[in-house]
Amino acid sequence: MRYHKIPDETVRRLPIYLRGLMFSAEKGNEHISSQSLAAFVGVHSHQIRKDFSYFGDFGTPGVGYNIGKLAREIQRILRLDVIRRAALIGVGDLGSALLAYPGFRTYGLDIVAAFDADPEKIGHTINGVEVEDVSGVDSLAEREIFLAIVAVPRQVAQETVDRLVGAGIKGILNFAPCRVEAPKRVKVITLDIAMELARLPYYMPAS
Amino acid sequence: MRYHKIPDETVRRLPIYLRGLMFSAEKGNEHISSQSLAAFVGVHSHQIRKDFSYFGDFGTPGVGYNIGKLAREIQRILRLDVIRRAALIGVGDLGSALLAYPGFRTYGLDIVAAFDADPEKIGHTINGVEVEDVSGVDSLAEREIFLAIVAVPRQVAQETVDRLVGAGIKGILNFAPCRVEAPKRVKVITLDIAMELARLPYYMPAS
DNA sequence: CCATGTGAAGGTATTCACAGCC
DNA sequence: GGCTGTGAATACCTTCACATGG
Repeated sequence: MRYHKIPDETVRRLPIYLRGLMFSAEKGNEHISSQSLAAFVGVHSHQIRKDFSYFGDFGTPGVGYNIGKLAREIQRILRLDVIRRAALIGVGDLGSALLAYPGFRTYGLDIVAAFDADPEKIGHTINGVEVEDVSGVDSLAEREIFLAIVAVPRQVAQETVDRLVGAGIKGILNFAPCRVEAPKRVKVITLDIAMELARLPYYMPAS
Repeated sequence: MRYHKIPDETVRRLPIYLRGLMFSAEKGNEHISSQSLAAFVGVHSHQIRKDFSYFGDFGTPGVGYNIGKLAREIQRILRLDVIRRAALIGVGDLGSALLAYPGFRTYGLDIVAAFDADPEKIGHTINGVEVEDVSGVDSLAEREIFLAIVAVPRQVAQETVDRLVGAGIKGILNFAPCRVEAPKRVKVITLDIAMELARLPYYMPAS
């Protein structure tokens, strides 16, 4: 099944598997079966094997998967096998937290620049990154930054995205709680934190 | 189609519609068609009508939907029609940002308590909420708090969740980058911020 | 005439079951 | 014996097309 179109849902699960594999490697394991990985990440073993089958034969029947090899394969598929430089736009409460967040490194993503419109913030250094004036975003491509994290207020989210698109950015993670438009060539993922919380009560038992 | 099982995907979209309706109401609109809502939230009009059809007849043929009425209906379905008190566990960088985040109010969610294990943080007040010792989580039910936001390090995420379950919590939004287990009666939604970013490179054009 | 609501059709993703391999 | 990889079966979700109602 090597040369088929990959379901989006499979791509969504790959980082989950990668995370699980890295934790398992930390514990000193070398091989893992689809069953044990399933128990660890909360996805059925059928699903895991099916997902991997889209990309090739990673496992050994009777043995399982070599954790290191599989992790590297997933990193290659997700194109996380090179360190990627990212820019943060908007150094408010959330932006500052994101700057300090160590989790991005897990996936080879490195926030190397930060921008804000507030003169009070410009020049300050947070977690080793100096906050620059927002006008600097226009030259991101020259600095070999193609990935941006948007953490600005809703009202200026679209104009921020437009500017990033103009600057040659190719992928955007948007934390502003609204839809933003971008040309098809630019991938945008919007993550509205409060919205995730909003569907909790639906699933909660009465009161 | 009033009495059918609701697709999870529909439930996931309801907060998107609600957000769109509230913004549209802000602009002074009173009615909206599935077409214009579609353009606004980025979901096809077919899909929107289908989603609403699971719950009943909210619209008027030839006119569209009354924005206020539809928003209230969605709030009722999602059970966001009462203010819900939530607790935050873990007042680190991310936790502090969440405390300051105004977006939760949009959906009637109110963080009224915060807990941390670090004695240095206990007693300080952030955004009007005093940080308490983590032992206080055991009495959350008595304070009528049934919803928790977990923003603790990965290593203590599971024990934190166990403790919350013991305290009678019914819904958990987990920001720790790992799977956590809980009884079926407790709904857990895990949101790994870095993981969302991890699938961006896959969709980005070369380099 | 316009926009909703919904069966039916079509497409996508998950689960199953087992052949093949170590 | 144990575990992978995968066609087939199933379940789920989306899109379509149109009858129905204001």
